[in-house]
This record gives sequence, structure tokens and C-alpha cells, in this order.
Amino acid sequence: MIQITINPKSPIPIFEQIKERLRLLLLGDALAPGDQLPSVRQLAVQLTVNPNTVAKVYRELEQEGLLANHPGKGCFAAAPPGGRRRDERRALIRSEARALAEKARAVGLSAAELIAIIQEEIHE
Amino acid sequence: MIQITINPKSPIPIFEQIKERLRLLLLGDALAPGDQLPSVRQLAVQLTVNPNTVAKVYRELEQEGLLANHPGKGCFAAAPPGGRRRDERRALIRSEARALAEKARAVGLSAAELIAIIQEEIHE
DNA sequence: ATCATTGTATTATTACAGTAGTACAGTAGG
DNA sequence: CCTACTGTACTACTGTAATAATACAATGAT
Repeated sequence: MIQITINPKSPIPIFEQIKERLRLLLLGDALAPGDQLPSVRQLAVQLTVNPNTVAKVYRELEQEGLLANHPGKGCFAAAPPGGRRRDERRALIRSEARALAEKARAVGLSAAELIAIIQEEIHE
Repeated sequence: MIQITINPKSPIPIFEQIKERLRLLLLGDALAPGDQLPSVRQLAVQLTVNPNTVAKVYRELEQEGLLANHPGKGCFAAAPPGGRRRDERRALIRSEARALAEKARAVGLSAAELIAIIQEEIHE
């Protein structure tokens, strides 16, 4: 049972939410290369989403080289080429960290205040 | 000239992007109560966006009590009731900080690594 | 009074996300 | 072979974001 939650009310499209979560799991240690992912229909039931939506996610993640679809067998985590994993996951977090820092500055929060909030939220 | 940038290619709707940026400016110190905002048409030209899109943002932000529209005069920053500003802007950042912390943990980054990245991005 | 500017409202159109339903081809186990 | 599962493909429909083009009423300056 894979751990994904989505927010149907979010302005972010559902398939983007699923894709991002799966990308995190695939780049992280939760899904190692070779691990089997839930089937299109299984995940669709779990998330109460249309199977087409999940299929679209799997298709696009296969394009990114993060997983491999095998009709009749299932969907499996792939090994991203050339040690991309560590770099990519850092880059992923970095771009969001930049956005957060910009927002904090926009509302007048000091660097120290932002760090303090982060540290509070990181230990929950 | 107000400082807003949007990304037309983002999955996040344009009017949501504008709304969020304006909310940050209104909750922060960039736009004090009474300050006049750019007109619907002005901001639409600046962002190369349809005036209807900006109008929708202004209408919804008025619903939130963050600004006041005055036909014929313009749009002005409002004073949020009861010292909401400081609390709200912290809450805004905190919820995003929590999401970022969760993502970092999902991809296997340690707390120290995340803090390091934040500190790098906060001084640019 | 006239005019330009303001926010507001309306309609039509395009594009896309998402749902729903169906059908097809590959794979594995009985 | 047969069945059940897998991913894939396709069509039709709904809802919404966004553009486009107007029109209207309120405001303020000339």
C-alpha cells in the first residue's frame, strides 16, 4: 500500500499532484529500482480517481525514465540513468526552497524567522 | 509599479498565482492599508493577461477583506480586521514550510541538509 | 456637460482537466 | 484453452480557466 494523498479541491491538477508524489517516492528511498507499483486500476480505486488519470501519470513518469510500464505484468520502478537520483532530489527541494525564501521575504519575515519556522516544522 | 511575476505554463491557474502574490504583498509591508493598487486594466497589461482574470482576483481578495474595490476610483489595500496580518503571514509561510519539510523527508534528505539548502537560497 | 478612467457584468469561444465507459493486446496461472 | 489481470487506446461528456469583445454605471478632472 503506497502512501499518497491528494487534494481534489486544490487548483493544482490531480494528475500533477499524483505525479509529484510518485516522483518523490521514486527519487527517494521509498521505491527502489525493481519495486512494483500498484496497478493503474488499484491506485485509481485507492485515490478515488479515474484510471485514465493514473495511466496518464504512469505514462509521463515513464517518459522521465523513473519507471517502466509492462503491459500484462505491471509497473516497476526504474533506475534513473547515471546517479541522477541524489542530484535530482536535491534540485527538487532547492527550487521549492528558493520559492519559499522569496515568499518569506515578500511578507517581511527575516531569514532568522524563516529558519526558526522550518526547524519547528521539520521535527514533528 | 507592483512587483509580480507569473508563469503561464504552470499547472496552477494564472488567477491563483496572481491572487497568492497579491495576498503576500497585502499581508506584508509592501502594500499598507490605504495604498492604491494598479487598476484592473493596468495590471492586465503589465502581466499580459486578460482584464477579466485580474478582475476576478480583485473580486475574490475583496471577499477575503484584504482590499476594497471602488468603481470609478480604484482598488485600495484594506486593513485586515484585528491584527490578522502578522499571524496570517506567519501561518502562510508555516504551512508551506511544513509541506517542504515533508517532501525533504520523503526523498531522504536529512534535517541538516534541508536547513543548509534553505540558508543558501535565503541569501541570493 | 464632457471625457477619460475606474470597477463591474455579460456573452461567446477556446483549451484542457477530469470522469465515464468501452475495447484491445500482452502476460501469467489454472 | 481459458480466465483474470496488466497497461494502452479511444470516444463522449462535463466543468472550469482563460481569452476576447463588449457594454454599463460610478468617479473625478476639465
